[in-house]
Amino acid sequence: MFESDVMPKPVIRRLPKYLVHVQELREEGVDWASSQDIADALGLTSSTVRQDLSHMDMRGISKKGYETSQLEAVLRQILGADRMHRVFIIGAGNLGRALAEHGAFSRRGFEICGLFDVDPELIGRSVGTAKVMSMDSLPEQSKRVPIDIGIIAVPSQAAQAVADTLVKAGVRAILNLAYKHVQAPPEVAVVDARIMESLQELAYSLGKSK
Amino acid sequence: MFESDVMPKPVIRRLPKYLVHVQELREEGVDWASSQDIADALGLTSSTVRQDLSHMDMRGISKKGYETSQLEAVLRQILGADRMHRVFIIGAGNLGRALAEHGAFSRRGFEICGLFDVDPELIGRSVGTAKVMSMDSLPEQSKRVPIDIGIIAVPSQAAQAVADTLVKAGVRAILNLAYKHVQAPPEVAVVDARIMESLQELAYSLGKSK
DNA sequence: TAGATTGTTAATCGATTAACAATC
DNA sequence: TAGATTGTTAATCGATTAACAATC
Repeated sequence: MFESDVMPKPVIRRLPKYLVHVQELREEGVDWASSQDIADALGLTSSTVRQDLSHMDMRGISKKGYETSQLEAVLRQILGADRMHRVFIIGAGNLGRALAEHGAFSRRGFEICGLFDVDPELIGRSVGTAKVMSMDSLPEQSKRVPIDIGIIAVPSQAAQAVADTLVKAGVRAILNLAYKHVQAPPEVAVVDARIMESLQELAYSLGKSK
Repeated sequence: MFESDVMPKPVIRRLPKYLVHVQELREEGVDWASSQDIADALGLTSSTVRQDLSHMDMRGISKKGYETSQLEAVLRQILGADRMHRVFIIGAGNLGRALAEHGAFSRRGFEICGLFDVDPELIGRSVGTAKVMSMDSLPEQSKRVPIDIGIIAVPSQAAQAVADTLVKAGVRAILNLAYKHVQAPPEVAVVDARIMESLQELAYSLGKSK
């Protein structure tokens, strides 16, 4: 099969896990990994792994498994880690600053092009390689360089307004870290990264097992 | 149906979204919401909403819908927001500090009982209401108060070792913020909160739509 | 060669959606 | 009452798992 396939969402969500694991294997000098090896490391079944990899432009070899270098290359390509995606972070609070200072982004193909806040106290401060800019200047900034992804790291009350601003500025995808569902037109992809929700999921499981 | 039902995972993952939304409705003074109202706000179908709510100890009324106050109470109870869960945060870097200073935890039933790091530079520093403690003191600290949840906010190379330490210390659930799958025994629930993975999911969708 | 492992088909499992009688 | 909306069953859709011939 070819990369132009539509990949099922659950498969897409597993791809980053495969990528992390295969990069580790490569660091350890492992050249081949079977579907069973990968499944064990990631808590999947070998059947799922083979099904998932069959969506990609990638073939295994009987008795050996999959070549880790090829697998990494294919995954990086599919996940866009071999291109640069321009990112704005909105909200220079603790979370926004943590992200802006996080070195791992550039290695994964994400370039922080701007960090914005409404708080005059924060505007002008340096965070990592970026300077906090006024929210008012966002439209202008986005005209200078087209932005691919906006990350919402503001309190939940402000999340929808920020999403609207990002959409107007022409972003094509939004990562929403606020604890609130935001609406966007269908051509703009929205993913909620749900730290609080994950915690609540755990709290639910604690309640069940007690 | 009763709360002692096993709820399907996708349902559990939607519960926090319902809770946030219903709390908002209550703030706006809305006393009743139909399954269609809720579905529209959350990007679901009314059918899904009714199915989900049927798992809970909660009845709607024809023509009116669901009473928001009752819905909030039931959701809070299921998600454990009406109890306190004791939390350790491991890693006092940007992300760990962001979490420790995040006020919203206590409102959702999570009490930060400790913030740990291995870096002598950080140990002793105050973050929010907590003081950064040495990783070495974790076992001892966990003996004083039993800990429900451990949050891993360390670089991915250290994630598995931290998970092992947390399991030994008796935590019953782990929220893993590191970009790496960690293993834990089956009785310890693990959820990965995947900021980087979410970004990569978006990058994939950007690649498709171009 | 013998045996391990792939790629793929078919079976199973589970979640979502549609439909509609019951009900307020 | 008439009509809106629930609760629930059945149908559909989609993902995971099992199984096994092909292959290295």
